[in-house]
Amino acid sequence: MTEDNEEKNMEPKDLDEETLFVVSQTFKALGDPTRIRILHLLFQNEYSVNGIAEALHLRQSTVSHQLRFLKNLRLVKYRREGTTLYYSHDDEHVINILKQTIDHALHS
Amino acid sequence: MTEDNEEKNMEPKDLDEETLFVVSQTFKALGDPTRIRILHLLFQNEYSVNGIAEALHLRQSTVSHQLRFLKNLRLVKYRREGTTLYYSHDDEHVINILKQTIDHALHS
DNA sequence: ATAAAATATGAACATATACTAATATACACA
DNA sequence: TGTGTATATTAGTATATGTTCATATTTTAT
Repeated sequence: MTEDNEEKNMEPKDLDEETLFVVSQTFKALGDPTRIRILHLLFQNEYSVNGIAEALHLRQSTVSHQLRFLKNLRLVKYRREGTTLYYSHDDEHVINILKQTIDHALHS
Repeated sequence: MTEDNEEKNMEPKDLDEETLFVVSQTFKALGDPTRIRILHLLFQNEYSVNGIAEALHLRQSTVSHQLRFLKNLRLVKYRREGTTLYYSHDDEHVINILKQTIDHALHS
């Protein structure tokens, strides 16, 4: 809203900080191979932490750390059964974007 | 294809390395506030390197580095006019995903 | 209460990432 | 050719990130 863009009457709106943070965090979540593998696994089924670790050959600790990351962004949720936590995906929008992009990468 | 998942007859396919790489790289590109701001700016118009730097209050060097990153992933392209390079976006799929997600973040 | 099982957490480490300053390169034009 | 302008590149630095090991926490069952 300063004196820029006088010729063309369209000011390039910059994004506000909060939006930038949310959007970049969301994409960061999808920007790591391990997290992509975990989410891709959860497309198909719910899995326990150890189940994920075994299926993907990852350490329990690694999986737990990444699940915390994904849980904070509400990309996954869990239900408890005894001492076992079953994780599943929890954000249709983001999951769809990931699915789309995987498909896009696979067919190209 | 080992002896896992015997009860349920569905093997959880893991993604191959190349797909993982492409997908994670793509999302990494969108996972940084500076790159998001640049791409968001390029939604509206083409811009020179210095134009981007001025509009977003970034150093020329910073912009150039990020443009190289985005260019390698073919998310932006440029045309030359004298010594000036005009950059614009170059991947409808990814741009749409970014637009969607920004809208999603703005209306929530 | 104690032990076992599943998961979470904290600290340490190595690597990746983003920014900056300085310099190099590419182009236009006198 | 030499100068100015625009962009690219290189090297250095600080911070962020991902993984691991060790340990803590939580829950269930005895």
